[in-house]
Amino acid sequence: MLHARMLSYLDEVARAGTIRRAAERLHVAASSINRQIIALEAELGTPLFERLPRQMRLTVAGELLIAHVRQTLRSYDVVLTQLANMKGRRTGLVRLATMGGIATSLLPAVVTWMRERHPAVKLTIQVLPRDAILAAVLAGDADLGLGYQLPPDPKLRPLARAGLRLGAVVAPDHPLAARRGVSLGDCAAYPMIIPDRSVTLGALMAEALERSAVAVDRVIETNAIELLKAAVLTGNAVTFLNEIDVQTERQRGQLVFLPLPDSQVARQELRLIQRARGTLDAAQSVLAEHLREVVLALEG
Amino acid sequence: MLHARMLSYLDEVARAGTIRRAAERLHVAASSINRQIIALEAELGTPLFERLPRQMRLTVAGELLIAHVRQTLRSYDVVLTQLANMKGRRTGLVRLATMGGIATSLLPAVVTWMRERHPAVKLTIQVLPRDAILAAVLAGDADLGLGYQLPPDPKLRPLARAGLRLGAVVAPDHPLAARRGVSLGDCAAYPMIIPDRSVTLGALMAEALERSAVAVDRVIETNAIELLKAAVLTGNAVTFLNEIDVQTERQRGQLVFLPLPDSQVARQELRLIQRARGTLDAAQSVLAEHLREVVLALEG
DNA sequence: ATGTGCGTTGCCTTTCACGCAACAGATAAT
DNA sequence: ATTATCTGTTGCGTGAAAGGCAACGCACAT
Repeated sequence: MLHARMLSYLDEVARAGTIRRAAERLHVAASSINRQIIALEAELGTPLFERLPRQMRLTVAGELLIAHVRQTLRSYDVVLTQLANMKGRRTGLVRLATMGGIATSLLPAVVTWMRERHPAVKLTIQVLPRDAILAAVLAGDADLGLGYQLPPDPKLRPLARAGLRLGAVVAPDHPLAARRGVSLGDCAAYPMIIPDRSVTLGALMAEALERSAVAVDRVIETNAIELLKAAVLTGNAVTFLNEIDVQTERQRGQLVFLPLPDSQVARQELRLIQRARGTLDAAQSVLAEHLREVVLALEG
Repeated sequence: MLHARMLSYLDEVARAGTIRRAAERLHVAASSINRQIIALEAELGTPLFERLPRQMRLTVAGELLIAHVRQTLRSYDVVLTQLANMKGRRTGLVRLATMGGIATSLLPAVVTWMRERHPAVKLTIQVLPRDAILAAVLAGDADLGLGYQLPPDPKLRPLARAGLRLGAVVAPDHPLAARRGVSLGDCAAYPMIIPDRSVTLGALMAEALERSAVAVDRVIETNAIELLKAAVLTGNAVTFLNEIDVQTERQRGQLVFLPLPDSQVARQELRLIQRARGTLDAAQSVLAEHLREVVLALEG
């Protein structure tokens, strides 16, 4: 038995109003329940119930604890159902809809994790534009969606979000590389190679550049992120990406990431979503939970 | 002890990778942990760990269960902290910022609930316009915010939301009263008394009326909801409100609520929010949890 | 005054988690 | 190839904790 019987005792006593009735429903002796509650109250150092003549009423502390207890019991029920649905077949299928930039930066580690832990689970990753991700998740063609600037929708449930800082990216021998952060003005002196407006990050940057009124020239735009990185490596050009786009290159010392101030450019919001209606099966929940932790860890 | 030691066992074994190491950290015998895990696996009918030569690796089922276990342990930690903060003083203070329509419809029952269960908790309810609610919660002048069309904000955490249907409200002897639902066109034949644009519901209705291109005349606008109800009672006028605005009058048979189709008018979104940073103390959590259940129950 | 239903407590039994020691299997070191 | 080491696992005995039963004291309803 995973959970202590205590949980059911508290729930049932709060629900029934008296210990004896709760004991009857749970098929145990009233004295047993009573003793456990008294012991718990002593351990917590605070009464959980107010003893009225004909009723056990929850105190503030009790109300607080019972919410946690019921949440736990409900959550356990869900897990049991998922386990039952999975019993027998050891396999599973998870369909993830995401964006190009994420597929090459964040997902390799996730795929590795999944292959190591659960090799029997089939994982399909579809790279789509933003609106197509929303449509795929809504239509049930994908179980999970992971992307930037996904707008809130009552038919979608956000599982996690993180605000990613944008920054200038330059080669290690670039004049700016020694600094810890830069402003848009600092970058204006160098040739810029930036994502075009079809990339969500490009839209944010275009907006920021217009607002800052910095005089920029020699701007090259593209929607190929890998091209941006390659171009910056040779020469003194500057490009703009977010933290995870250049994660691997930073660790290898091939590229330098210089954060821009929040006042100049909005953060890029990464969201993990699922359909509001409908539940995830076991394998899907496992990936969802792992992705949730990955995303939440980004906002450091 | 509220929770079974089993929870810590699973958590620590998954974390440490071996039973013996987990046993060492938890100061128990490895055999004890081992037996409990085996028993649980038998009970659930599925292995939780894959026994590798030097490691216990979670299976899909195990991954699923461990997520539940850790969530439970974290949640319990929060509750213990709240309980500790409350120890000694039996009182508490909760400051709720909300709107006029809600204060007269939804909150009376909540206030009664709170007074019955926790009379020592001081509850202040402040009726404010929408933007002032956001400002109050953000500034820490209110612990909780409850209102319509509260926009999402990274600095605010949504605790619950519900999409409320709008509908026409008429007297029981009105020609439309026998129907189960109406369209905007059906209402055009009658004098309309609608909330003005300063009320969130009025803004939604004005938008819907313009879009529907229904010819309406003899329209009276006001920001006093109670006035709307009173006016509809005498004569054959029609007004537009949401479900909970007329909840009490519906039960008494004094007014009839006729839902409008979702295609003609958007639903009114009710949200319960708190500050993203900062935690609630015990008394505040109790009210928040109760309000959460109330709000979630609305979307039936 | 009486009866009913409640929480609580004393006494006893039963169950279950625990610790210790030993075993079997697989890897790592020699 | 042999030894050493680390792993999960199992048999057995012990002790703590939960459970069951009956009785007590209290408050309310009749």
